[in-house]
Amino acid sequence: MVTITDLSRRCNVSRATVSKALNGHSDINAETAAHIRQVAKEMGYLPNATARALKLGRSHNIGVLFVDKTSSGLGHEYFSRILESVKQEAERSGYDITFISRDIGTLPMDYYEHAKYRNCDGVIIASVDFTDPAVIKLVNSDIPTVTLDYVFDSRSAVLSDNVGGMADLVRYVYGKGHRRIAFIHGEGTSVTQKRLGSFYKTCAELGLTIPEAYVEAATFHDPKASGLATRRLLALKERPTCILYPDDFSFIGGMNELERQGVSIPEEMSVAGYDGILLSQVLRPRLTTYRQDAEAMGREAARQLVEIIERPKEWIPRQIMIPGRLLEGDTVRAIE
Amino acid sequence: MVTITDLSRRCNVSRATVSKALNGHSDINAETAAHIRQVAKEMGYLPNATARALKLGRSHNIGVLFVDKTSSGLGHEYFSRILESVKQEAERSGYDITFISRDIGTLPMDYYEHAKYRNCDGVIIASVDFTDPAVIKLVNSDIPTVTLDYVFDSRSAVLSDNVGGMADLVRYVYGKGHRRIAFIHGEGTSVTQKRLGSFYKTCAELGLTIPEAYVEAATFHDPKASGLATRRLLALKERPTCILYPDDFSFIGGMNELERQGVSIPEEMSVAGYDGILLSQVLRPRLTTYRQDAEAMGREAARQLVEIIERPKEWIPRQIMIPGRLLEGDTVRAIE
DNA sequence: CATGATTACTTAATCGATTTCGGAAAAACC
DNA sequence: GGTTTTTCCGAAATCGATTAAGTAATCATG
Repeated sequence: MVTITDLSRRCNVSRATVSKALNGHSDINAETAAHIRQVAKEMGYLPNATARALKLGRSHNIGVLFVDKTSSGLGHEYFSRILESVKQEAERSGYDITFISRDIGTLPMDYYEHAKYRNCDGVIIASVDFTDPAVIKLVNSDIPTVTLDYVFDSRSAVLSDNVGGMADLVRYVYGKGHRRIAFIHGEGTSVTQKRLGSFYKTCAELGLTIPEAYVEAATFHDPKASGLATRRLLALKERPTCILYPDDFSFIGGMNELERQGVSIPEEMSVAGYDGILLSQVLRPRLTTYRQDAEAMGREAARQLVEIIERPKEWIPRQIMIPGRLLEGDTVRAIE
Repeated sequence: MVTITDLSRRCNVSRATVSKALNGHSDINAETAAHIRQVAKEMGYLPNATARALKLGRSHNIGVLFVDKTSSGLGHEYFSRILESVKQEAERSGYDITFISRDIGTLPMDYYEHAKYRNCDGVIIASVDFTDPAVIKLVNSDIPTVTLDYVFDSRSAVLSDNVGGMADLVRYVYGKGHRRIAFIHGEGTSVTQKRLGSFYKTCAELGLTIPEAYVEAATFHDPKASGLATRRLLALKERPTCILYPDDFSFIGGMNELERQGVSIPEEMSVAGYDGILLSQVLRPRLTTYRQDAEAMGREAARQLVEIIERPKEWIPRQIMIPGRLLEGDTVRAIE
């Protein structure tokens, strides 16, 4: 590896001069600087990120915390899209991505310690149990953080517009003439609260009263659970005319159950999903769903974090809401 | 942050002694060492990975190169499973994961330079164009690498058993009585070559001659392409009785086309996929497919890499074949 | 011309660890 | 008792960068 010392010898200047020349300090003669940069290029010099990080206390490394319990993490297309987008935006600003987890090797560590150990300049947190003490410790530490789909006090967050998304879906379905709308909601996250609240609110605004039996719970991303919930809905004396699923993937379970009972989509039952994953758009009939803008979420999260890292003075915690958009498929029938 | 200097002051010993005590050197009195470790724990001391990396020339950081062009990277469940598994195994050995890419910030870099810049101890390469000069440069560099599903000379590789998998599928289908077997293969990767070769070979061994028209090409992970290929197959005078798809996700395209033409699965057409993604197991009928053991692949890749890094002397390049297993679904009908 | 300002560089300290070499004290040996 | 060996610890160099402070040399100014 060619180091700054090699360059300094080759150019007959001190290491300080080389460093300053490469970093564009003003107290270096233009010609000297040009020459040094030239030689640096010739010799294929690259600064050593480690040495730099040690000296500057800045690693230009962003940690990401994605917990992959039961494929709710990276296995989920939504999160892999976010991750990819975070990565791209971070790289544009000169940051690399490192995964943060517990227990690295034989050292028992929590998330905060891991991030410190790796000198992460900041951490993006998504898809975790936000009530986990280790997560809370990290969020309340000196390390800048940005959370996705969850808000902590005096911390920035990027949020998918779950309220708006749900409202859009309900209004769309209502607009198609549906009045008996069932909602199978996910479980155990704040996202659920948002969507459920929005569902009730929007229905109320539209003058709909939804029977309790029309609201079912099922685990996110679990077709089996959604299938069972669907079965319960189909067993009702007065069936809904439309079922909203917790997410596109779960819908597969509902699809199977409907097929099994010979209920055709959308003729006999309208359905809609949530997420807008690739699958939803290749199914026939194409699934009507609400596509979350994962790319924008990742991008904004990275931007916010870089902002906090690079301009800590001017920064104030911000919650950024990213709207998605309704993807109209062919699974919601118009009824008169 | 509590540093080694803080510890040394607190214990009234030199920094050298602290370092040695914590790293278990033998020239430190047992009691002294115990005391230092005790104090280290009390003060919440964690070694600074950056400083350590600088001094030792080892970052305990593994780079991963996943190129995400058109969702063939992380977006693909197969690769996200591999990544997760690589991560877990690497962490068990005390390594973190950093993504490698081109161009970090304003510095134009190729993969090799990026890996060097970040002091990666090694790189795991998957899902890229292995003919890319930048990839070849990296593989031929001083940085240890392990490739997935592709072999370079004198480098270790972890391979999914594409030959065996394809053979298993063909034999299974043959065993169910099928003789007119069509194969829609993916395009443009060495994986394709393997599977296609194995398809022909196995058919030959079974005494089958496959008409040229039964072998179609379609992009991986692209339901549309597979749908079109399916349409062409259905248009043949003598239709196949079974279609093998390039991967499970692509099969959706075939499924749609079959549905559209009123061809029922498996009564009128048997089908099988490849990969064994979650989706394949929640579809009804359940898709018969060959599940690649992505977890084992990631794990082995990480193990191999750590081996090269930590025992470069004893190491010899190895190709490790990871078998998958046939998942029997309900999409291949037995015919007499 | 003497003094102060500017320019263009260098010296040396620093970040937080690790490790070589050496040295003092204690223990072992003849 | 004197010598050798062992035990235990410290001083200082080192990894590759950055930067505050300092120093010549040149330039400008009254």
